Amino acid sequence: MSAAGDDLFGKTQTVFVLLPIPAEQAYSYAVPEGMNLAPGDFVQVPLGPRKVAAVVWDAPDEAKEVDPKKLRPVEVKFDCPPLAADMRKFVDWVAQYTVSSPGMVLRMVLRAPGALDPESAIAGIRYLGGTPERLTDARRRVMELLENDMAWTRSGLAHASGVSTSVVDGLVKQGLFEDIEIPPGPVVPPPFRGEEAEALAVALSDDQRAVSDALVERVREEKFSCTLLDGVTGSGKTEVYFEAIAAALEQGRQVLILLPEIALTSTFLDRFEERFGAPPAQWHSGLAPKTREKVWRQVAEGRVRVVAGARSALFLPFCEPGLIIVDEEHDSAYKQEDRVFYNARDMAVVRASLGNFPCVLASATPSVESRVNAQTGRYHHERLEARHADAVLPDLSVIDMRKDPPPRGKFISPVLTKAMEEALGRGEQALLFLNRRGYAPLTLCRVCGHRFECKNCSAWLVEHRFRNQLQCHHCGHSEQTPEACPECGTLDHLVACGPGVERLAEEVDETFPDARIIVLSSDMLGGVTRLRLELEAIAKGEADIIIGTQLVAKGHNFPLMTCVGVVDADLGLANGDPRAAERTFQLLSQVTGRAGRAGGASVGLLQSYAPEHPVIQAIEAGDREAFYEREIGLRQSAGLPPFARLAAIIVSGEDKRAVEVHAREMKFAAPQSGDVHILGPAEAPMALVRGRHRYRLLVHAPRAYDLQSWLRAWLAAGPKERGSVRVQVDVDPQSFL
DNA sequence: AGCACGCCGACT
DNA sequence: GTCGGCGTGCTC
Repeated sequence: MSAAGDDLFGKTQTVFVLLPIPAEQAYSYAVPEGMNLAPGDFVQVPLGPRKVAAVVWDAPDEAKEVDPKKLRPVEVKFDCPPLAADMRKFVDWVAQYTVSSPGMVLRMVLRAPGALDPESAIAGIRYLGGTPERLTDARRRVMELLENDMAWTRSGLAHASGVSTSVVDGLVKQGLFEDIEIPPGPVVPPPFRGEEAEALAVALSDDQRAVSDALVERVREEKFSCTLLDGVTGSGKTEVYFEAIAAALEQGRQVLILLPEIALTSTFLDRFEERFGAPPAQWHSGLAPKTREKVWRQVAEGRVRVVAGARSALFLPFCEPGLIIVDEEHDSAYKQEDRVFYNARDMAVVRASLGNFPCVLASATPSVESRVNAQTGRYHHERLEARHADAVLPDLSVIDMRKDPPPRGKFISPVLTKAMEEALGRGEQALLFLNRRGYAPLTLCRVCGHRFECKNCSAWLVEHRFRNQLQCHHCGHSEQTPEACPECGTLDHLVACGPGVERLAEEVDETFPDARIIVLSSDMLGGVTRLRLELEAIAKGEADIIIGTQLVAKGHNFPLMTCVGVVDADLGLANGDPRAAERTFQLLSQVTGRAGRAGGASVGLLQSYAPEHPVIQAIEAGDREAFYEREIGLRQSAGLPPFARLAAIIVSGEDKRAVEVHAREMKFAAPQSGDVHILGPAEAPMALVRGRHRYRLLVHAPRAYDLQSWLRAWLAAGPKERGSVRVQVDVDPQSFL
């Protein structure tokens, strides 16, 4: 907004400009003669010695006076659609909620530097008519393709006619073409709408139809609502929310589908394309810079109608947003834990609310938070109870490892081995799930007891026997596995403790020497391409036993899989974090859901040393409701989120003493309040990460308390950041410890 | 966040 | 004698 400045002559117009820097306030700039600026406009402004891209911002409630002599002019107004008012509100809201500066939130919006300039036109040629002078074979092939008024690029025409570009250049030289500018193409073709889209709609079951109708109705209302789409694995959530997407497209609105990065697979994109005739635009960390710019720009222009993206897609500058889907809403990948700490699932709901359009949270294993919101009526609750007719839930049972222990030095109980034998005997597949990469999670010296630890992190080094390395899974540090113990020098006395997937593969190979075994883990050699090939091979039945970490739990369909074994169901229940129980439940539900998608009988076996644990019990009984009921009860009685508010303060730095002292001083400086309680400081769960020591304070307040204001007051009163010591705020932390 | 300014160690 | 390390502070 232009405001009259207090220039001596009363002429200088000024604007507020939000810069992508950690400043608390928007800065003021002078508007040059003849430049018209309104809030939302993208501009380039001088900042000290450099020039930065920024956004004209709305006037703050109280702006502090700035010396008119310091005012510098806006340099450029970009030829780019302005950032919509709801998006500006969103930036301010996220900054306020996460206790960070609006500038740092804006920085997440401006993550495509080149996108502010219009996409440059592509140099092209157009056929004017006439015939070439010496009509060679190659030239004839080009001529056969040409029609009047058709635009080509030089290389495009050459490629299409199977000749080299020099042939085309020769024809151009003869004056058969005129130079033209071709407007840049869309990153993705537009999705089908109307009858075309209806023709691709799939038949839904009665259950699905009822839920889809409800979602479509909410989309048509064109106002804010939030729906928890709560459906067991295989109940067809995706088909249902696709109908909501179709409705939003029909309303002329844009759609954002948020997915955990790992779920953004070609399988998902293919499914989308089958329904809408074109894939969605993708947004994730791996995009090439040029593609990134194109997507950003075309989202701002409204040329891209649907984006499927990881959490950062929430900050794309949609101009006509009409629906956000958050798939796998419980997934911890939605939580960003650097710079601005935010949970994209929660912020998606806020985004929809500020933009006044609906939001759908989908999951087979919803977060406790979302379930509570559904119960209290803040969210609509749509359930899909039934699996597809041909997909029956596996028959789940727990193996009590105390009664049926594996042979000495092994990790697979005879009960599980037998079940695998049976599946293999029928020509079907077995899956072993173990959420541990490498050979063994801990290596020690048998003689002196030396444990191999990462020197940067407080984590054990994980042996990767295949690569002959010891690796840190937190910082990426790796070293050769030594032959002698570095402590006592004894040769060949290193011993592996506990299983990783590699060690499990070794054991399975001994037990089933004829079986074809595939190990799937995120650090697999060959990367994503190889992984995709392996998954296809498995689906085609080219493997008998699959051994995998977390990534096998995510949405891949294996039709021949009829036996799923969870090697260590207790993993993750060990520490007392209530959220760990929730995560274990979610992960185990997903893994066991991998079996039995093709119909027919299937089994899921959970190896446990604590079969009486309520989480294990709930999974065995297939009783989701019992799990949620107990978990919600526990949270309520313990005064934990969502029945109370939590924030973590993380103090980190290179010098452990200094960090600890700083954390203590922080606690001492806390504003007094009868409502707020501070726990700690204690060493953070990962006390040393990439050479930085971390201490954590946990703040607990009643649900209705204005925690952000209190936190800001605290930060202002606390000791200043000194040396390498940093203080970060994490509102709604993942871990309750 | 980036960048300059500023004050103390090993080198052309 | 300088080059360069990164601690401190500022940017409308």
